[in-house]
Amino acid sequence: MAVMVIRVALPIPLRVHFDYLCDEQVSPGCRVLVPFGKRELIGIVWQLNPSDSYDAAQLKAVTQVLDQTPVLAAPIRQLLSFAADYYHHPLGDVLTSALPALLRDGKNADPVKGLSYSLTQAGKHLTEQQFKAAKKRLALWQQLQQPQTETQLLEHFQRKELQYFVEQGWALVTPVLYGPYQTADEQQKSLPLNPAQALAVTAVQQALGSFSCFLLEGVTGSGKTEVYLQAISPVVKKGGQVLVLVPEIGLTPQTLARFEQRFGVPVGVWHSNMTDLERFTVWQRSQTGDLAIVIGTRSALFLPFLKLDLLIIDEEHDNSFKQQDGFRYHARDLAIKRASIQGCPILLGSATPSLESLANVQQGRFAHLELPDRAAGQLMPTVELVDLKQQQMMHGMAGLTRQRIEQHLKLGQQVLLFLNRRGFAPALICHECGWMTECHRCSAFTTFHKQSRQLVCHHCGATKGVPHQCGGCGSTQLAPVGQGTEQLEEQLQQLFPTHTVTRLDRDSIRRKGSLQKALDQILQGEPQLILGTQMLAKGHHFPNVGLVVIIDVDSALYSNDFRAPEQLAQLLTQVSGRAGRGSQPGKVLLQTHYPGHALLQDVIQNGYASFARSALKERQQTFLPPFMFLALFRVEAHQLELCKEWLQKVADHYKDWPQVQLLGPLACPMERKAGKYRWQIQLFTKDRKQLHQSLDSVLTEVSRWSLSRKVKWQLDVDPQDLN
DNA sequence: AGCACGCCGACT
DNA sequence: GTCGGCGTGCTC
Repeated sequence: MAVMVIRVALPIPLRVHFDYLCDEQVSPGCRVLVPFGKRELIGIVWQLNPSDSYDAAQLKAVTQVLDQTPVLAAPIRQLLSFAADYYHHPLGDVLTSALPALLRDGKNADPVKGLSYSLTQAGKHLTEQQFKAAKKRLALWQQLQQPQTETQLLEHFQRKELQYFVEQGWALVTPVLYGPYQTADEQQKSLPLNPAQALAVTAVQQALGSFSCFLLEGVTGSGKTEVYLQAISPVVKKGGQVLVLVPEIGLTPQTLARFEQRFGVPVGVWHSNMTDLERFTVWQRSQTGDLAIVIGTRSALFLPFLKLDLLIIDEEHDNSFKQQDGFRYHARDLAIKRASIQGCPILLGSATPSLESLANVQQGRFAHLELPDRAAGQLMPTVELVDLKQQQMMHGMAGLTRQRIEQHLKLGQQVLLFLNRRGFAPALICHECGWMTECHRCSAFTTFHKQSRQLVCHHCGATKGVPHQCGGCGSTQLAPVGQGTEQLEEQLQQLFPTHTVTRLDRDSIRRKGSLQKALDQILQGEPQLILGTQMLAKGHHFPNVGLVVIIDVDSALYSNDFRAPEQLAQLLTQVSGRAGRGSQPGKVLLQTHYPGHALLQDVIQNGYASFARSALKERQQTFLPPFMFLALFRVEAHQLELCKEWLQKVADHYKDWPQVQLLGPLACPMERKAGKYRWQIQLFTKDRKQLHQSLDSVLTEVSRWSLSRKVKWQLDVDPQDLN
């Protein structure tokens, strides 16, 4: 075999490939072991005989070819290349998201499911008499008349018996490989569909076989899942595979069970709490077609499939689809790219679609499927605003709020309260001089936690004891300001002493499994007052909840993040969906000082769909995404001057790119975090191509600056939040 | 990223 | 006199 040059992607944070000599048969997507400086690295063959190869005299040779067949097939490589280009992230880092740790470390990639034992010719020629009194061996021999898997045999025999047969040359061990799953003859009966659902299912089913995008907009309880299931049905009948992406909290055992029971085909899950071996197995089972359906979070997007025929993204508006560190990709956006590469349809579902997806509908890129009615015919919840201005407040609640809670409790219903602030109080304040407890490493106050007698910074995690004296004037008059869930729990307990109060936040569910326990209790109708943070807002359904109270919506109304209104509207709508799924229509109560706020009025009176359309118009007029493209450079350093200097160099570079508008350098909303200063520069443009070209050119420069080694910098393309 | 080389301060 | 701090260069 002639020597050839191969281009290899290596697991290093450099935006370049490295070329090597190789005299073995190898194809793109295979792993190779290569010398790299003083080290040896495992890389992926990216290209054979690149036209612009490195000086041939300086090339080193591949140490070892690790795969005969590619671990990354062409469609995945295409996706990864696209992602690395689009997010301007080093390919080596991108690869890390796509390969299970075991494969990155060089584990054999053969899809071995297990071992099979069968008799050799010598084994077949044995006779019963030869075993004499060895009853166990005789039994083994008899069972081996048909090939058996090792797992089957170990149920009845000891490993050393099996080894004995092999040593005698009587039995042969062969690997059993994973392979395409068996389609089920029968599926569980599907639920009857209403006309809108039927229309949606038909549309997706007819689109199978080529790329297309659907946005399924269905209010909470309108039966989106049944649409997913029936869209999946013909795919798994024909042996195709389906990838279902769900938000981080959306992956419950119930979801898995529902898919498994319905189709009777293998379903796998993929999430961040799996061991390396579990991941490796799911990865192999998807690659070989052994799994029909994989339900997973963000990074499941990169799983290999033998025959991917349909992608589904549930709760497509959810922020957890955007990775918030390192390789900052958006799983929804890359999933669309993947569907186009694979030539299959993709279905995005949400009760509160992102403005990005709605814009795609308006521009004709996505087909719009709507489910306007709650499937079981329940009524939508009614929303009431509680004007807090000049109200006699008690425990952070207006009189009307307390009355409503009481009414619903009397009816034997559960009441759900949202307060997006953990702890007892957001800070302690000095009664004499106004000094407040601050974190000295972050630009933030430290939250007072009463139970643990601690001040905790929710941004860097630092904890310290509660001071007895003011840090400013030495006074001992320190009092909590503001209200957190811990305090609200205490106050609710006092106000409603005969009712149980359950608090669900990160502090109360520390112990493993205690969340599930609390949720089960709630479903059984046990606790009557449930309060919690964000984590309660998503994904869970509480049929016995008659009233939902949002303690404080104001902080989101006047935020400097342009996405805050969208996120608030989504939260309000999602939360409203938690109430009244039983026979009674639910009720939602919003406490606000701004009852006349246009956003609140729009969402409440006209619903999310209407709000979203006016919000989109506003984004268009104010020159914001999705009508223009946004990227941002963020930089952190212990010295403020280094941050500014680095960003200034970026800004200077942009003088050559008049089509890209700059905002900044400016401090991040949280300027100091964990002892480091954080600054950013925002880049806006209507011309996506200009943005990407400019980023390519500035990044080449950035890598040359020695200053870049003294700061920690990152680039965020399509940032989800501007922190 | 990792690893080496190189040049300055405080110590067995 | 060395050990080791991190600034800088390099990896096909």
